[in-house]
Amino acid sequence: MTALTNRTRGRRAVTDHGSIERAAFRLFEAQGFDETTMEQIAESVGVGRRTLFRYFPSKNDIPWGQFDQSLRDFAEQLASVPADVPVFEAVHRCVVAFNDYDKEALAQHRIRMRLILETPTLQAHSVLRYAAWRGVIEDYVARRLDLGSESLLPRLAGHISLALAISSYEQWLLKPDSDLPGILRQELYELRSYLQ
Amino acid sequence: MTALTNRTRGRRAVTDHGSIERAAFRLFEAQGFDETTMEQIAESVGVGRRTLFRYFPSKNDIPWGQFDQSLRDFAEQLASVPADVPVFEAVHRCVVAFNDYDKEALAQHRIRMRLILETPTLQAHSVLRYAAWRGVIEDYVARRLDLGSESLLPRLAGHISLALAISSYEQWLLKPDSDLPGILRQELYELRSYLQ
DNA sequence: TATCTTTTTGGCGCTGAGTGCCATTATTCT
DNA sequence: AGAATAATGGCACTCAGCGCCAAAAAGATA
Repeated sequence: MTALTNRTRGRRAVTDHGSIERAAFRLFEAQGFDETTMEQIAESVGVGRRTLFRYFPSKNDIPWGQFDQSLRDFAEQLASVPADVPVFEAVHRCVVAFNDYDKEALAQHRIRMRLILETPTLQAHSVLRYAAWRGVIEDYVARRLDLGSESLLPRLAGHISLALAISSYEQWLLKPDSDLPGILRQELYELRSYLQ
Repeated sequence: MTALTNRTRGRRAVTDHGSIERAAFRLFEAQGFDETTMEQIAESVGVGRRTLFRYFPSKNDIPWGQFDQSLRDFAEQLASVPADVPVFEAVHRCVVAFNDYDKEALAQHRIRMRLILETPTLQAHSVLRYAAWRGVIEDYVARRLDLGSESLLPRLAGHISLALAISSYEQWLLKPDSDLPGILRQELYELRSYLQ
């Protein structure tokens, strides 16, 4: 399905992240995450168990797929916001854009996020991914406001954006036809009135 | 150190949660959390490895000690706030009270929270504990505002309080002599101005 | 005192994630 | 053809966690 082109030396890779991800998701949906072993995924991909661990550092990382790449895009998006947009507004705008998927991608995204947010093992592991995401926001806020790394506000901004995002995702997963960017905006509105 | 009184039938317990916790913390501080095995803790307590798992469901649960009890207290505190106090104010007040320790307890609390917040393995596991804590807030907010379980606001309130709390803990751990309740209040103030 | 009942203990053996080591295999370069 | 390079995957290991069960230790009863 995916081209395994490799124009350098050495043996060609037998698989790729995408193939592993697809095979794994098939098993996760059929049997559940905890009930699926790396052995089974390896067999399904047609590869050794040992090889799987060269593509993904852990079983918990498989559902996150290409998140690192998305993070780089997120950081770029932030960097490109005009300096006259208020900091909070800039962050919010990019968070909304970060979670705006087109229709086909949306179905897959829903499956992915349901798995991540409804499997306790993955909920736990996700903190480490969330930390990286918060880090992007912290860096941006600190840069924009010219604050040091021990400052309170950038970290707070990261935590608050994450709280809004997760809360929105929970809501989105509850309602099959709801619109994620819309929920994000609504949550922000609710937060403002909740705090008076 | 702790009385192992047991006035019912059967064999007396050889240990208790407190003893295990103390032995474990000694090892965690000396060697680090990930480098300490359940085998070593068992040996240090003078008990079989299998027995440890009867007192704590997992190694990750040891640093959390008596958290379940604290949660019950937290819920009671919330329930006892007069109904004329605004919901958000009530939550905030109880969160501050929940994190107000006296001087001796504070030193131990600092060690505990440093371990939990600075060990990636524990950061991850903690989500499950945080979820229970958020649940208490969700229930309270939903009850006060007479909202159903699918409502947006109670969940959002839980996430936001957690974000404020964790952000405050991070700040508290950075400054050796800072005052946790004070930081919590300051974070709230900052949040309000950040959102305009 | 001897036996019964209840409760905790802890040993044994298993599964499954994750890791270090290294020989094997596939591929390009000279 | 042979050297260099890179991916594979088998092997053996550590450790968390769990089900099972026999042994130990205590009070209760006769």
